[in-house]
Amino acid sequence: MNRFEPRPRSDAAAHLKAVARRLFAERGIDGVTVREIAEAAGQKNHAAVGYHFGSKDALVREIVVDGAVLIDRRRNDWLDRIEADGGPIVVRDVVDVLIYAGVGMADDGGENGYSRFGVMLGMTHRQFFMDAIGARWNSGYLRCLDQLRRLMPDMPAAMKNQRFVFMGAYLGGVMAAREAELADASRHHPSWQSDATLAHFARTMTALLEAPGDTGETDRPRFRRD
Amino acid sequence: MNRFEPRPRSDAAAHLKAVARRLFAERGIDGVTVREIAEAAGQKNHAAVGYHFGSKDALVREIVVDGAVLIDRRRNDWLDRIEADGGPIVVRDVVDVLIYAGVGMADDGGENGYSRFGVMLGMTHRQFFMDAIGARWNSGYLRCLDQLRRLMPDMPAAMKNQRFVFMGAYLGGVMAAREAELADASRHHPSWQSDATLAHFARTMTALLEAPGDTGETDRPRFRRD
DNA sequence: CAATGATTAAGACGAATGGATAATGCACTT
DNA sequence: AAGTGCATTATCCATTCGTCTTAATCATTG
Repeated sequence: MNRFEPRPRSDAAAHLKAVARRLFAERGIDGVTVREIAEAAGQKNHAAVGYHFGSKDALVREIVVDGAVLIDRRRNDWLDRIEADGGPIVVRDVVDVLIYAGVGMADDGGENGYSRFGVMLGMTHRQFFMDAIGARWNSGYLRCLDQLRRLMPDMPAAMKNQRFVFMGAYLGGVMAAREAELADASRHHPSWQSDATLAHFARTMTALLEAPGDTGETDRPRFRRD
Repeated sequence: MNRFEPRPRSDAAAHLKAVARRLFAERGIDGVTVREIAEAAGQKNHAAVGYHFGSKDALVREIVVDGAVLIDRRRNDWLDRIEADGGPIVVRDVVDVLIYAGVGMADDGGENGYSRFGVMLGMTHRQFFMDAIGARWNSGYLRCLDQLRRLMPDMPAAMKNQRFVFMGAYLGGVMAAREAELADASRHHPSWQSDATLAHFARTMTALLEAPGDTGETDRPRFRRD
């Protein structure tokens, strides 16, 4: 069986990558220099990034692809298993796939900041991000949307698509916020440490998707802004 | 009646500020140089930012405060009017305040990218962002949360607070995505041009808040990841 | 017109940036 | 022991960064 990804060139390269991902997640791509990355990784000079990855851009691209490949493989494997079991029965089944595929991204089962990194890169360098992900490593997400379409038969297609846009923003926003809280060691974060919080999140995301269409009554604000 | 904000020092300063907000929204604070801002504003003098605002940081702080003051005033005025009218009756009333206070931020009633700018700054320079906003220009948001607490009497307080965290991420994520789409002149965006889309967004956000608490049945994923 | 203050233009500055190169270290093979 | 391949270190480089300084230009007022 083919490996999805070649073994990292060295421990140092893997460490550099992990440190870079964390710093990028905290401050954004343009807020971190290759010198800071090398220093935070324990290197005594900044040539390490150039040596191991070629350039800062190439490092960023590798981090993007690493995470996208992992999430996409998780989603596809998970969907394969569900479909072999008779397919997702309710929206919540698919919501779980969408959410939990991005949980526990680090080797130790914790978080490595990939959602924060991805959301930020998508905001500041959308084209670069899209090029790096391409259509290759988004298939699991698209399969989830197809399953959701099947499970929401009573909603017009245009409304479904609009709701998927909302859902994507919700997913990225909450996952990024969660990672930020978990990474902040300066405070206790009992809520995000609990599995119940992710389940709670999943319930609200399901409610978002299953909310009834326009009833006409509450179509417009009942109070005017000014 | 006191002005909430002093008149901009000059047209050039106001123009610089508007151009800077747009560029910051597109590429993030650290992705834009003061030289680019001056050039994009038609200034041949790359020191214009320093002259009008003192420093890049001071410019960013002014942009943050400008938008925060406007949104906060809108929310407070709106809530004043609603409360004088008997108070918000349903969650949706408050959701409208939260959403529509950030719509039409530009002088011409269009968007100026403030949500995108704010979300990005909050991700990359959280401390700076918090210091700039402070507790002064967040009162309208907090009043909305208090009203929501009142309108959600059957939910435990801890669950409410968690849901408000989710809602905040949703609000910021969707508003930022909306601005990004509207600002992208390369494509047609029929959906975000329509008022119905914001109403749709408001319905889903209401559903998110009003989703039932844990029923026990769907507490855990019915399928395992691996 | 003259004087004054505000704005713009033009240039210089040190510091920091990403990248490149040569020298050094270091385990392993033959 | 010498050689080999790779990783690390120490510099160097051209460019760009934010800021500052000074001179030219503009607008307003008396």
